[in-house]
Amino acid sequence: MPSVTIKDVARLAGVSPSTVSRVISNHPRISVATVKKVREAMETLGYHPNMMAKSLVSKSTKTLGLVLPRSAEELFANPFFSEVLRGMLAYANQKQYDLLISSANNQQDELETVTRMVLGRRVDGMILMAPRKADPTVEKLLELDFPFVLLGRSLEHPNVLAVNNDNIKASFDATQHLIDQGHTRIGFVSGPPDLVVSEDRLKGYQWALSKAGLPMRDEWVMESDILPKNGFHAVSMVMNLPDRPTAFVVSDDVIAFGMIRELVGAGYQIPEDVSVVGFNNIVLSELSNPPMTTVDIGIYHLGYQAAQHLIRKLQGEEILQTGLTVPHRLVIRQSVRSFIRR
Amino acid sequence: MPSVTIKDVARLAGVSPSTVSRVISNHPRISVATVKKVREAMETLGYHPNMMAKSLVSKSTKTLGLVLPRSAEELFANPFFSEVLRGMLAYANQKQYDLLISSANNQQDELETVTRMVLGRRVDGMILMAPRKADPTVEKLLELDFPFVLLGRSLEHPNVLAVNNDNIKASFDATQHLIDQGHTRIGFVSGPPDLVVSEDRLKGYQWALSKAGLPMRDEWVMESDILPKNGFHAVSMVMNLPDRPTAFVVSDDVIAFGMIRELVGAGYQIPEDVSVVGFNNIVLSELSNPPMTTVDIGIYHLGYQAAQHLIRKLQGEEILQTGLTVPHRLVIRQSVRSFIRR
DNA sequence: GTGAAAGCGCTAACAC
DNA sequence: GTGTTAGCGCTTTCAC
Repeated sequence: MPSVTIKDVARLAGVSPSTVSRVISNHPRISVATVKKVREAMETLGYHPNMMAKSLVSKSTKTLGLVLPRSAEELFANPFFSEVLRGMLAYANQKQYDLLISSANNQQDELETVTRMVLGRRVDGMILMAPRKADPTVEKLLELDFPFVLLGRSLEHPNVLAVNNDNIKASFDATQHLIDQGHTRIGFVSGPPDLVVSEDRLKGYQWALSKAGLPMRDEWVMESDILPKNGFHAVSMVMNLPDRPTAFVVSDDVIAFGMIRELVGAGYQIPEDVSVVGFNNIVLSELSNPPMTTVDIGIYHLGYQAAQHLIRKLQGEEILQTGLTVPHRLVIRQSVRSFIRR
Repeated sequence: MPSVTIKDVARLAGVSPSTVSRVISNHPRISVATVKKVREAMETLGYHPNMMAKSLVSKSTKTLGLVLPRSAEELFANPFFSEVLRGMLAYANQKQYDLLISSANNQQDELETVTRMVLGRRVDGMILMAPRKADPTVEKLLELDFPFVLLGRSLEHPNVLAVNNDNIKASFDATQHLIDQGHTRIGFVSGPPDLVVSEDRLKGYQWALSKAGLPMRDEWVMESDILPKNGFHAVSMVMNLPDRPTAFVVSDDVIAFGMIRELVGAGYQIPEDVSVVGFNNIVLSELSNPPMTTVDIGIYHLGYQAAQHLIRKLQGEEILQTGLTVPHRLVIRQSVRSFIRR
């Protein structure tokens, strides 16, 4: 670990340290000859700038912060996360930014971690995932007037920079698809109830039913942790109702897989006995048996746009509205039965 | 963004900046009274240390670096990644370390990114994923004498700190399981050929066959990108051989899903016509139809142990051999047919 | 036990 | 165009 500094380069090139600094930052008025000398010196010494020193004075880290809610381990045992991260990295790296990642066990922990990153001057901006209702982290960042972007939306602060799907409409579309296929008794399986996204998808489901004049029954709506292990006996309860649903809108593909497995175990056939439409269109949705009908929410783009908007904001560019809402798309496969004959 | 520094705290507490610094770092000889004063001042001012300044002088960042091979996008569309990351974060965070993440499009890019992180003094140690044969990044880090840990193993440098599975044995076990069920014609589907792990799993497969005196045919061995999209027409070629295999060892669950889908599409039943055993035991392996027999390689632990060993090394603790090889375990489900009657 | 002073590696006025 | 100087916020001798 040799430690070659700007001084070493200056000495070898026969110039002052500030000149070297100017060469590094492509200062306009600097003679071609010196640039060449300095570049060569940097080359032969294998110089790399110390980013800590640089950040200390420039007050910029070229780093974006990200805190994963670990307690919501559910959420990230989920392929959703790698996909959204890929999207973030794709844009960030292209703009020479890196991601600083930590995880938190609970809301309190998350707040502390974000504060530590931000006030510790380790990042230039934050990406916040899966905001909750009355999210204290959002409040804190607002109070600090620190740049951040939400993956999802804030109920309390609609004007905060946020990249999101139109989850209400997406859920409406999923439900409408079932209605179009002739289903009239449709159930819903929700994610963690305190997430804004869960609420939105429930709303979309209710909207579609009410618009079609279809019955809504509380017993047809189930809350579920995103991890498939839990709570699937709830499924059997619903299925034993005298007027059980013939189809379910399930707010996550992984939950949907778990649900299908439970149903198959109980002797039901998919989609003959029960239809299922999921959310996310993860890689395996296509490869499952039967291939899953699901709403593709553009996870990669969600991450990509989040990074893009945040970095644009950091660079003082004007925020373009485009990309703030990532379009969704219903992907029709074979987990939904049609009662309509053509 | 108020910027309260150690000086502000010093002034309010009526002490010198160095005293504040000592309080922060729990210096032994410092009076209880001063500690109290300083703590209170920090509290009322909302002081948080500037980590950039701290790192600059202490030469420690409390950060681990990680570079994702993006070109091997295959690899990380894969739930493998979120799982291993969860493991790393779990240990790292517990020890107050964060992860600095970037991605690279190719080997050259990876080398540059790693160099930038390391020589830019942004990280204290590196975690290298999926080392390849003759990996230049490994060579570079060795040359720089910079602390790092491998997720996997290096062919050329067996003494480098590495957390790995015994992939040869794991693949042997998977193959042996098929043999135990009465299969005699067994095929193999490999991951990217330049990864060490691919080679190891191929070896284990060959070992089991040769030990059992079973035939090995080149036509039964397929290379595949990890993304399921590609190369599955190779499957139909194998299946049209006059002496086609009755079972396949597939070196990744996601590939296995794609393969099963392909087979089902071609009219084969799993496991009646073709048996499949995968690797990784991702969440969805259990939820698939049929549930997949697979080798659980302890992905989370792989990440956890990698972070643990690296951090231990950074702290100058002696390296314990325990945990360097993460145990694997065959998880028997329903994707393998048995020819043995009991 | 505590303070003063130097310095980590860099950038940015300000001179000339 | 280039050098000199000061200073970013912190730690760490070295005094006392």
